[in-house]
Amino acid sequence: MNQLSERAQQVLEAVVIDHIRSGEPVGSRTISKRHLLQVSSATIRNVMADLEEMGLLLQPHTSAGRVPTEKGLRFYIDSIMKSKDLEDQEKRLIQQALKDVHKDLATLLQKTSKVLSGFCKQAGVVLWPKITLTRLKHIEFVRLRAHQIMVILITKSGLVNHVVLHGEEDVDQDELDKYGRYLNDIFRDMTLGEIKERIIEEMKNEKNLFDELYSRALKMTDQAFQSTFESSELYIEGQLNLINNPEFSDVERLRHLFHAFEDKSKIIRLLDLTLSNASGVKVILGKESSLNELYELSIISSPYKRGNTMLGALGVIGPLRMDYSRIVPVVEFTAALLSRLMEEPE
Amino acid sequence: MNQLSERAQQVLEAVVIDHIRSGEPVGSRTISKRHLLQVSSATIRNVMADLEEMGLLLQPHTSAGRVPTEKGLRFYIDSIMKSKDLEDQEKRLIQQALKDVHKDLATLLQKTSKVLSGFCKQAGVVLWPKITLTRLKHIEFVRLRAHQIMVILITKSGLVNHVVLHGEEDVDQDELDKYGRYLNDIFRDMTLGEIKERIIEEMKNEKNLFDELYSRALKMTDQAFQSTFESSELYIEGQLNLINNPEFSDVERLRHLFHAFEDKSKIIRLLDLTLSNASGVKVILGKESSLNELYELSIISSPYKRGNTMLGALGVIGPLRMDYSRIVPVVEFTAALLSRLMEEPE
DNA sequence: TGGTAGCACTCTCGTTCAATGAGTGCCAAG
DNA sequence: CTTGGCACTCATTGAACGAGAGTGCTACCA
Repeated sequence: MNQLSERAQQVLEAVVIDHIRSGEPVGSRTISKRHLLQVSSATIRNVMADLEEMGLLLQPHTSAGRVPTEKGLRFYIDSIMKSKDLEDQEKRLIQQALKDVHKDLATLLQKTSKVLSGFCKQAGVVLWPKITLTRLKHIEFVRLRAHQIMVILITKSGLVNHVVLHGEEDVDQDELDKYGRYLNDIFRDMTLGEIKERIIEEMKNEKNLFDELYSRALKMTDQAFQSTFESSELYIEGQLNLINNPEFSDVERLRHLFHAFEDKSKIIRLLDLTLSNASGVKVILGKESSLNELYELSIISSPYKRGNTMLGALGVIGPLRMDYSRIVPVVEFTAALLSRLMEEPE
Repeated sequence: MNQLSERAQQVLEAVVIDHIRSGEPVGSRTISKRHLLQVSSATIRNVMADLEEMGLLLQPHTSAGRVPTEKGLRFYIDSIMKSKDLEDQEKRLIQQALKDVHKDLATLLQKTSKVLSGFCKQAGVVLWPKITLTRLKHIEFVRLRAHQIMVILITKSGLVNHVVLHGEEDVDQDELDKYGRYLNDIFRDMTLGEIKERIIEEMKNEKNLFDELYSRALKMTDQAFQSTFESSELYIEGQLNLINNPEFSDVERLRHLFHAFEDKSKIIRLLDLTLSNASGVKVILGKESSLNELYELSIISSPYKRGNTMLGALGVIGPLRMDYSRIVPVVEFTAALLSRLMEEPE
């Protein structure tokens, strides 16, 4: 039953808005007084009973008001919600906050995360640009001590990634320098994804196996890539904001919460979903994530891009009860702004 | 009154031990039953009243048992406590946990922090070796884009530090490579502290000002050092353990707690204290830290070293009510072990 | 004179109970 | 279809109360 009467929608909207504001179950009288002056509370009660039957509302106990279910929120967000546009002043505030730091990507992204968390009073997240899409600026090999070599990858965007390799054979610094010069010439300005493919290809090519130096260099780079691709960076800021939400005033829940943040990989995977799909703001509610660590959290996210290529994602994480009508535009605006900032440099 | 009668000490000890175990105020009868069978509860009560007058114990309310004060804990730790030696098996467990990873310093230190937290069921902390003492392995300059240069410092211990500099003038990669070769030759294997001094000295030296290249390279390195010295790395693991302590079952306190962890610099400064003083395990109780963020936490820490030079510090952070008699030896042992592991490589 | 037994007293904590009030469902009338 | 009215349910609150833990004090004992 995707069709709801005009009135049912109004009631659902009223319940959601009121509940988001107060955190409490909301009763029929409250609605008839505050939102729909035309009809009496009894009428509202009838509608609410219908909505409950459809699974959009829920009564914590018999004599309590109603609370929106996940399904109810979903419907509200998809069909009813009217986003409140940002005030010009708010826009300016965000722009200003990101203007000052836009030179260094690392701090820019971290700052973005902070801005998101600050504006939405929840946790803000920003995912680094997909590593496969970023271009290599420089690769360097440093011998730390016997059998221990550090490989440092620097991407154009300013991400520095280092890996320590433990080799069978010992290689001296001079030879490593040769590797470096060699590979820098070939790979510079290619994306890491392209490089990876190239390496696989070259390693198959038998004749290269005879070129000792080249072969070893490739092998090392390959190893370094292995762990580089695994480590995806994610900035999470403002986790402390979440504690203020009354839904987490219970210690047991707080434990769940921080447990969820403990390994970022789950959240990264979730944000990756945002990337894979069409662009635009996406809201994932509680159990929809099918990660039970996040079953009572929701994520509002959007990709940011350069031109037509999706780079990374950013968003806001908070409890199910959030002011979506405000946060969605904030995320949208911030993503657009960040995308614009990503254009500039070259 | 630093002199306490034998019996008073026994009573204090009993109160501390029992309170650490249970978290509750402990009464006279409990003590006479569980710890000091010879005397009656009435006698204990008299002693307790004395101890309270001295400020070592405290009664939450009239008809409750006693709880040790900070001062009481201090006295207990300094004068009464008998450390329980670690079981051989525990020692072996710790050794084994650190054996596997001892090749890469970053992971070794992180693992150490995890081990500490795991063994003590509190948060474990490990401070990176003091940056001024570590030796430079390699310095590299990479031009990211116009007016934007990344300086990468790699230390012998495997710490990688990068800084993005925004220069007035643009320098091309070839020149930067020259800087690199130049500086690597001079500075390699010196400690960062020595290098810093050397730079200051050289920059004063007027004749160097005419060597354009050298002068610019020095200036850049100096800038890079600026922010490198500020950023000291600290691993904190197992913060989640702290939530389990009943003293943090109150949400307000939890907020305080996580707030305290939010900026690591406070904790770093506290650990630095451990370094500056004589070696050995040090316990800082609550307000003694004179950081009001940490007023209800205590830190048990110890330096670790190579030979006679203190490198860094490690320790355990938890509530005032911790099993010091067990944790102190764990920290002690782990610090000694880590020191031993730092000897090996060369 | 130091230790002890006993007792009255204090204070917290959990339980019970009733009152309160918010909110519902349903029915009959408009 | 809407509405007013009414009986009903249930969480919450606060008061009263008893149980239990623990104390301080006093009188007594070796």
